[in-house]
Amino acid sequence: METAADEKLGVYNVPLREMLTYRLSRLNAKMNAQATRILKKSSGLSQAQWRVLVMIDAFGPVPPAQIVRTSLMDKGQLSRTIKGMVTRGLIRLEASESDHRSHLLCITDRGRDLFERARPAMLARQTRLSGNLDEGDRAAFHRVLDRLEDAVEAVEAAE
Amino acid sequence: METAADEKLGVYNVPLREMLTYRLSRLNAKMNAQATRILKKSSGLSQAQWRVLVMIDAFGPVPPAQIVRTSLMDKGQLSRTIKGMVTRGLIRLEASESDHRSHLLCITDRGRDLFERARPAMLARQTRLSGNLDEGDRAAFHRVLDRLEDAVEAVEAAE
DNA sequence: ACAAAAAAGTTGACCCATCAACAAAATACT
DNA sequence: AGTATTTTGTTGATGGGTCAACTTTTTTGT
Repeated sequence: METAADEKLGVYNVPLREMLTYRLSRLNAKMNAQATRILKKSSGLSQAQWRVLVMIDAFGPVPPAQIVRTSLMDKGQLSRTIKGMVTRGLIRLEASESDHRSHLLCITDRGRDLFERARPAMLARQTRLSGNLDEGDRAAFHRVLDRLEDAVEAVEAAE
Repeated sequence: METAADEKLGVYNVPLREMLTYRLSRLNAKMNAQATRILKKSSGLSQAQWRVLVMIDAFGPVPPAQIVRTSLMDKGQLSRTIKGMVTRGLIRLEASESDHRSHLLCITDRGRDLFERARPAMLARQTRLSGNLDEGDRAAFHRVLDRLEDAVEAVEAAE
């Protein structure tokens, strides 16, 4: 459709099709939109809620701080997400003996129900996405992601 | 630091470190933050403004619709961005002879000045990011991006 | 030529992400 | 033990991105 435009892109000194950041954010936007839609349809969960449930599923009862560390989610956003999830009965808080500032997030039956309802679709999506990649490309992709993350930090440090 | 957590991740059936969407959004967030900071520092431009200027630089005077098609930017966001850029004198609008709904975006001297001020830093970042990737990995990366975009559309169509 | 459909742009509403400031509790330091 | 520092979580402000409704103009179909 916009083939004329696309061809033009390659000509100039800033070839948009190749720009990493541009391509990444476009792909990311698409994938986000898709995940949001699948979650909404299957379970009504938001992406943030889904991420919290994935964490609890992986770790068992966790303190919010651990989710922040491993997922790089924002403290504030997580705090609000948790509040909403407690209100809707998806998780409950358990006092932490060892640290009185914190508490443990535990999944409720209702939360697990929604989680299980969303999981098949999310897994199916995941495998369909990574499915038709051969092993070499998949490995290369992860390698590049690693390097890019490092490179971002490096540019950071260089300033 | 969170090595205990990281090791645990690999054990469960949803290995977070490998999840494509998760990794992509994290990397994307980092790169966005960095781009925002570089732009602010060098020129005061926002990412949206930068994108518009890149488009004009690549295409010459363009109608907004073309930017929407090639960058997948939201119509509404673009409309507001344009309004702001006109107000700040970065671009000016030229009536379109062929289509009375639309207009052409033209860069002004002021806009070009800011663009040129930001460009070196943005190019440097770009090359530093893609610099330490060997050609094979780089090609594989772009191939995977292509396939993922297609796969997203495919999952879309399958519903 | 005319009605129906599609495309371009604007606007308002809403959600989410990020940032900074803050209170409470734990840890480190000496 | 006692103060300083760090960590944890909460809250408010703000900017950006997404979605949907609407107007105007163009294109399509008959």
